[in-house]
Amino acid sequence: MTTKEKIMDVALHMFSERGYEAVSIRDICGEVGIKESTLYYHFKNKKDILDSLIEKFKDHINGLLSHIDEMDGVPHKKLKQRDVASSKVLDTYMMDSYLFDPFCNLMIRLMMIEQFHNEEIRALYEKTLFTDPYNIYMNVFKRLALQGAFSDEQAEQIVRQYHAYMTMLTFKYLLNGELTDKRKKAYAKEVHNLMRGISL
Amino acid sequence: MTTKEKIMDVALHMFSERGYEAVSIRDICGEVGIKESTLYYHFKNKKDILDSLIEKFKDHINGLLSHIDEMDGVPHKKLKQRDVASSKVLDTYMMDSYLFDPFCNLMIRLMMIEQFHNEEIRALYEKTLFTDPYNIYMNVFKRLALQGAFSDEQAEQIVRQYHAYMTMLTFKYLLNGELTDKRKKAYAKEVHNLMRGISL
DNA sequence: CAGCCTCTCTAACGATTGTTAGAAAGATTT
DNA sequence: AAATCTTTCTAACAATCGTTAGAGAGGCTG
Repeated sequence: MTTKEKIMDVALHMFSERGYEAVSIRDICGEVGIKESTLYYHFKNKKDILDSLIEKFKDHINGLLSHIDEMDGVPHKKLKQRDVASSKVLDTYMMDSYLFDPFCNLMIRLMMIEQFHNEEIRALYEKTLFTDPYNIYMNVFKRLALQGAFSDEQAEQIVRQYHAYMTMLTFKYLLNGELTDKRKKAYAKEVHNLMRGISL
Repeated sequence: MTTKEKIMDVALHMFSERGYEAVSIRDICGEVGIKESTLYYHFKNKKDILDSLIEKFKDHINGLLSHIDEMDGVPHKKLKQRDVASSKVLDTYMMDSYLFDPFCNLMIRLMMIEQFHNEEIRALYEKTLFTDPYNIYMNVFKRLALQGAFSDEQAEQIVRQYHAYMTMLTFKYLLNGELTDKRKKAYAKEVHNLMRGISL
């Protein structure tokens, strides 16, 4: 890991726990093991660290989204209802690569803290936590509807229910205190219960 | 409003938008219109302002909870299914006196920001946003079940669904950006749709 | 009027904040 | 070996931070 990457990593951990303003340049440098002037060789000022983190996160989720789009574009690899019910598809892209992913999870926490006084972060926060997941779910279930698993109206109803549940569980277990294995397991268990209970 | 109340009011507005550490004593005093030393006549230090806000909030929600308990204890004033469906009961105590209430709403935002590095606030945050509402919903629907509206198992299923929906909507509309009338209306509209759609 | 509260002020303190100029050290190229 | 480029250092800067001592102003009680 380069010094620049190390700075961003340490800064993200600190920003996502205490908030951007509460973390000082010296806090970051002390943890990284460099002098303050070295940080200013890699970043032009404190705000630049935050901006770089946000850009990195945007790139990261754009990568995830285009990966999902690719999957959607492959018609021969048909989704099976069982795949959804056993949460194979949604789990992989929503849990493993996103909500459980340390970088993404910390970035969401950071956005949660900073969204109240930063309109750009607020918009990204809303997109990332509400709009994008809803659209992803909708795509999956509409494809299932096309295969005759259920009607379009049923699909929409299920998506609304599913999205509400997943969002609530995310805030309850994954964006509450430290992201421990215990909380991840509790989350996965409730998602599993939801999958069985949902009216497919 | 006394000077002490004015300090707490201004501090809450600032803390809930920028976070506790990002707000300086001089920021608060400037907005209130007093000198720093005057603030220290009313509060022993900066932390004391935060602690006072938390204590005030605890008292406030305890008042709300005991009010709900009283209502639950009056058997002759039977809940009607229609009251729930038209969200008369839950709206009054969850929306008007709690989520829409300026003091409570700002306190929840403050807790959202500070919970990540303060275990006491984290516990209060979890209780206030997840545990308490779930129990309140459960009480209401179990009473309806007792009156034969539906079975106990049905009640639990409905509560899980209802709670997930309300929590998601709360984060989406009421704890996202500024609490505007537009967001309140969007929230109320979705709650209304939910009430019609829910399988009673 | 004198004494005593309650509240707010002026003025400063040491510590910490973000940031910068310029020297030194290492690595790479000529 | 000399020159150049990249990276890190020492040392300081003005501004702001939370906090405090002590003086004054206003009202109430003796």
